[in-house]
Amino acid sequence: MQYWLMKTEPNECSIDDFANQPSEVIRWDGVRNYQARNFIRNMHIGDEVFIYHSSCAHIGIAGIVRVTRSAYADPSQFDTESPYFDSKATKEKPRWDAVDLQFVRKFSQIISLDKLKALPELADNSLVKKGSRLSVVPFSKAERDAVLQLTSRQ
DNA sequence: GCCAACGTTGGC
DNA sequence: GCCAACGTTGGC
Repeated sequence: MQYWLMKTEPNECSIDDFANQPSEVIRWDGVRNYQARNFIRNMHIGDEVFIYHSSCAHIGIAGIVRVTRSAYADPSQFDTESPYFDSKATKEKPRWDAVDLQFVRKFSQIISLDKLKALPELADNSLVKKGSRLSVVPFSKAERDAVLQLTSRQ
């Protein structure tokens, strides 16, 4: 079991999009950063993923989803209509990968970025490192557990 | 392979 | 909307 965090702008895709259709899977596509893509390729079915809301009123971790399908070629890279279209990607040599995710849990309150920054266990996590723009962040079990501790107190 | 220019991210 | 930090692009 591995643990991750994925960033999203909630007006694009939020924890509610998962919570409103808990039996459905949602394709997580559009990641266009090589380091983030490489993390996606390391995801396995069953891995837990924190959903992080960025660039919005309430920044922080909103809930948990899990991986239901491991990495496969992101179809949007071939779609000329998509904002994620990549003219350099071919079916033979795809550049970008997607995973499928399914709802697990929505936190009763967002765990704010301030609270995450205050967690000593997260001091080395790239989420809270200044200037980090990684949209897919690996979490150790200790880091994940420290976050969950906050939810039990809220 | 360098690096300036440019585009994007994301908190504030 | 601002802007710092970072990643990517492309000329040389």
